Amino acid sequence: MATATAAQRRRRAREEFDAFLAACPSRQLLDRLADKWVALILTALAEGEQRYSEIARTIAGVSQKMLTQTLRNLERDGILIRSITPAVPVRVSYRLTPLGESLLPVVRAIKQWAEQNMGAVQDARRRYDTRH
Amino acid sequence: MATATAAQRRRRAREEFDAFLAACPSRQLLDRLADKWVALILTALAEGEQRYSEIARTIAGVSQKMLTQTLRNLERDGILIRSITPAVPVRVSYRLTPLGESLLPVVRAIKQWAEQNMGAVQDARRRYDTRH
DNA sequence: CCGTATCCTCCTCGATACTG
DNA sequence: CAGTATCGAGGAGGATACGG
Repeated sequence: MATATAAQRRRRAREEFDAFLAACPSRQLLDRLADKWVALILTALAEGEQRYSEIARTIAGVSQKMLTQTLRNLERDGILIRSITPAVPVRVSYRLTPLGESLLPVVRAIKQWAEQNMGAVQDARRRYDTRH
Repeated sequence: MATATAAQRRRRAREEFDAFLAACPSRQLLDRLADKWVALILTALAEGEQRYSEIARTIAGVSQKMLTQTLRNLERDGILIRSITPAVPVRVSYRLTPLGESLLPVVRAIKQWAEQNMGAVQDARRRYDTRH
C-alpha cells in the first residue's frame, strides 16, 4: 500500500535527520547554551572562581537540583572545574577552564545582539499581533 | 512558623527571578536560537529566498507542524518575511529581513566555536565518563 | 554546606488526519 | 502546495524530603 510506504519513508528520513542533529556540533553547543542556567553560570564564573553557595546566591532563581545538575554537565563537558576542599563543612568551588573561557566571547556576542536588537524584535511582535 | 516563611521567601525569590528572565533580552534570544529548527532555517535562508517546500526538503527531518510554527514565530519576530503569490496552487516564499541577516554572524560564531571545540568537549566527556 | 532521590506538572514536539 | 486541528508521549525542571 502506497500510503504506508510513504509514511515509512518519512519516518526513516526523520530518524536519519535526528541522528544527524544528534551528531551536529552546532546543535550540541546550542542545546548546552540554551539550558536555562548555563549562560548565567558562565557569566557568574567569568569574574573568577566561585563557591557553590555564591553561585546559588547570585542566580537567585535556580533550584539546588538544577544548579547541581547544570554544574555537573558543564564539568563533564570540560567547561569548568570543580574542586573540593575537605573541611567541615566541605568547601566546593567552581572555575572556568580555558575551554570554558573561550566560550565567553560567544556568550557575549549573543548578549550584544540581544541588547541591540531585541527591542526591534519586540516592536515587530507588537506590529504582528495588532495585524493578526 | 519559620520553615513556612522560608519556603515562601524562596518561592517569591524564584517568581521574581522568573520575571527577570522573561524580560531578559539575552534569554529571549537564546530561547529563539535554541528552537530545534531555527538555526537550520536561518542557514537555509542565508542563501536567499526559499519556498516553503524547498525549506522542507532541505531540512528533511522537520514536521509540517513545526516548520510552519517556527516560520510563523520568526515572521512575528521580524526575522523573516513571508510573501504569498496568489496562484493555483499558491506559492509562499520566505526571505530574511535585514534584522534576520544581522543575526547570521551570531549563528556563524556559534557554529565556528562548535566546529573548533566540540571535539575537545567530546574528549572531556569520555574522560569524565571513564572516571565516574 | 553541598549535595541526592522522588515525585509531579507543564509544555514541547511528533503523529495523524483534514482543508482551501 | 501550504497549511490547520487535535491528540498523546516524553522530557525538562521545580517541590520536597533526606544524607554525608
